[in-house]
Amino acid sequence: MISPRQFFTEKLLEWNRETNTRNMPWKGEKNPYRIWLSEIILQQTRVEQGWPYYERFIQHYPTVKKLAAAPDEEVFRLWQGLGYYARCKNMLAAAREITATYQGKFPDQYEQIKALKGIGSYTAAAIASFAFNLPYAVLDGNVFRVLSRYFGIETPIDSTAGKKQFGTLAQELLPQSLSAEYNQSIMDFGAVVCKPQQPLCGECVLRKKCVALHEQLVPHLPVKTKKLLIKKRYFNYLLVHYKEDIYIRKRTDSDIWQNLHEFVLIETAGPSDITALQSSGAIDPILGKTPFEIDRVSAPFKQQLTHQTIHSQFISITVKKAPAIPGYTLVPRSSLNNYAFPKTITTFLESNHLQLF
DNA sequence: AAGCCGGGGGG
DNA sequence: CCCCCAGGCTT
Repeated sequence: MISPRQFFTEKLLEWNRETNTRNMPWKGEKNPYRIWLSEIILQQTRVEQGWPYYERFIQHYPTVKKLAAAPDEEVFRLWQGLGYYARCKNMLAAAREITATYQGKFPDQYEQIKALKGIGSYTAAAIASFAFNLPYAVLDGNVFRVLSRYFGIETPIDSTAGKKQFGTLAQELLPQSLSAEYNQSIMDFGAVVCKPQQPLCGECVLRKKCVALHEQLVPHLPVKTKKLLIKKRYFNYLLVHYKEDIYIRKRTDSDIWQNLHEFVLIETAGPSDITALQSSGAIDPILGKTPFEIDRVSAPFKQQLTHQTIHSQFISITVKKAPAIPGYTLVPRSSLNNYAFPKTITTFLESNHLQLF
């Protein structure tokens, strides 16, 4: 009698060889730089969303040395719209580390790989297995889901105990000599068959021994405990125009959108308008006594982030003298496309044809 | 251990 | 409206 574990591994590999038709540009890739790039881009990101970014990065930076030598702003600009911008910062740091310490040759040992910025246990295992066929099992959202259902494991995957339990199990299941193929198989299987919603249990090659299916636990697995609280925030953006220039700054606070740019921001506790901003004294610290003219006020914009709902309004004003606004710099409006902005700002810019993108 | 970091797609 | 996505870092 074949064990559930052996059944699992064999059926998964068989499914991959005979049925799996999922196609990605980096699939079967052996170049560690390309694998790494794809893995960074795909962290918490759908394949369909990351795909065009991957193509663009490979076009611009065919080698890790090229990426390491690129100006920060150019790289952030290329990353614009993808989200989780710390990934971009860490990616640049890692590229420069690889260039400086390893002479541009990607490290081929797990510990060295994992020590690079932005590379955690998942990404290290992915690179180690795909590029170097080292025996490290990947543990991502797909693997958590497939394992929790097939083995009927109800330990929360967002707990320390869960991560340890699933990590150990995943490593035990890994066929040592087939790590690349197996890792690819289980992730594709999770994405194509054992999906979060409406999984294809009717045609699943594991159904005979799937605990969740037999115990009708499929919709309840995997278990997650933490629920997130969503805050509302209100951003009033002043587009302060002086001749052909406009004020912007780079966001550096420990907050969202680090390393991206923005216009003059006045954050308020609730919805506001230019009159309220003036009478509350919020304008004074920014413009001082500089007279200004209100050109127009945008419709409200809304953007949903993981932990926050951002309500934005853009107020366009003109000054005849250029005040010194602390933290902000005056740049030509025509140069805005050299800077990376958060989605809500690019959406605004595009909607107003203020900028060609 | 818990919280935070984007944006998009689907139910 | 909710959840999830080839997760990792900070506190």
